[in-house]
Amino acid sequence: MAEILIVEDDAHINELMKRNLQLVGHKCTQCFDGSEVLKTMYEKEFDLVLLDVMLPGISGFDLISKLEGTPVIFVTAKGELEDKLQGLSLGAEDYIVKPFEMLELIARVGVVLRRSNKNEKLFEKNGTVVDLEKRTVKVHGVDVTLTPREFNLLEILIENKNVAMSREKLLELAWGFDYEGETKTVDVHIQKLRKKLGFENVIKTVMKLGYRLET
Amino acid sequence: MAEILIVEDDAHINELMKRNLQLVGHKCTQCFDGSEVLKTMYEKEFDLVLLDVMLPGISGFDLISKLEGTPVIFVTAKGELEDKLQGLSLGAEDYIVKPFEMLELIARVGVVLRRSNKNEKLFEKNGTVVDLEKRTVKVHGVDVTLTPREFNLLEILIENKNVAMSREKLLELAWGFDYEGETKTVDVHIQKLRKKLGFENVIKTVMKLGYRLET
DNA sequence: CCGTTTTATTACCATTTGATGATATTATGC
DNA sequence: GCATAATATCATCAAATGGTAATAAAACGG
Repeated sequence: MAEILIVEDDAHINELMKRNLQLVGHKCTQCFDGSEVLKTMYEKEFDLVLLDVMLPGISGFDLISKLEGTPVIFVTAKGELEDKLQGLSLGAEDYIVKPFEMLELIARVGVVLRRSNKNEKLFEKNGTVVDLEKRTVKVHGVDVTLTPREFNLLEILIENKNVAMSREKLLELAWGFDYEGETKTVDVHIQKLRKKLGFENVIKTVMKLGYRLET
Repeated sequence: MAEILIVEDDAHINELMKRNLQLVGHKCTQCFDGSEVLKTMYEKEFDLVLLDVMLPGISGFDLISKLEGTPVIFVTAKGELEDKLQGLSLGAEDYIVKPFEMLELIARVGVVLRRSNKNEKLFEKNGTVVDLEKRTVKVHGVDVTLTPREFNLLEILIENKNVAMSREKLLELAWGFDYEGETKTVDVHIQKLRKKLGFENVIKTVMKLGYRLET
């Protein structure tokens, strides 16, 4: 089903979670302190992280910001309202307080996984269909080839649809570097996307700033 | 921010939820029994439904299957494990047990909305809607284009709503720290905003000082 | 190593923009 | 009500901006 990383210093609870999640078909990897987490996640991609808050070395609250992209459920004994609020506002998908029923954990894990699977891998607009998983594009049923850069840029725009994105941000996210000074690189690629996808009125120019893809 | 439908037969709790959610900027519609729900949802689109389970007439568990597409959070006194499991497996995004803290409800609502990208930063006044993320403005439903400077200035005014801002301060914040120019420039741009947004009585002149945007 | 595709850069042009000065209007204190 | 100061409005023009096509450079594949 899914690749799940369990981060929990209590070996007994960690093992218990692992066994129960495996029973319903998930693959689990265990971490017993915070320092291993980043290395483990670098080696393997996970669909979900179950994260304890009070870990030896580093707090789960500090860790979450470095887990960019991967959904997190906090599983912790810290049941105070304030802790919950902090955890949820830091971007966690759920917050489960110990002690908890294994069945509820499994159910809540299921909700998060369901959500990220359902998270449309298709983007459709004006007869143009973008499949982010297959990395293909069809315009009125006809296959259109995008170059890697073009697709990267499109992907970033789709992930941030309806948000005005600065050229700097786009460079950073789609190219992967910070650029100092002027460049028209983004502009030119935007034009290519517009032309290829018929997105002249879908990718809007935001003067003095950048661009915005509208749904 | 988001359109939320509250389905809860206890008028007191319903009202309490509504008031708290409105405080953080959501728009709420209330239903007090199950029979109204479908009709209400037919008339209006919602970003989220808060659904009680034990309702007069119909169970929330039966209702959820007809709400296809709209995310649901169950809010109920039925705190048994079995109920939670049923609720979550029926497709709910979350399951909150009464009695609950309003702040936790708000946080969990935020998590669901964050997922569906409905956490827009909107400023609304007199039928003029400013979307700070999209960098767009609608006046009575009609798109209005602001120039970069105009939008910057508007953004600063919104961030400092109800505060009298001196021309110097506005120049510094909307034009840039080291901008050298006349304060009269601010005046001209304020006029343009007033005219374009119908904010003649929203952006007030503070004599001898500057301007103030009133909510 | 070479031809091809992809990506970055550059120069040019039409358009938008915004600062400013001139002028009209409104507000304020007496 | 008047004189004066403050603010609003308008027109203008230089500068900035984004679109475009052409060109240069780099990456890729065999």
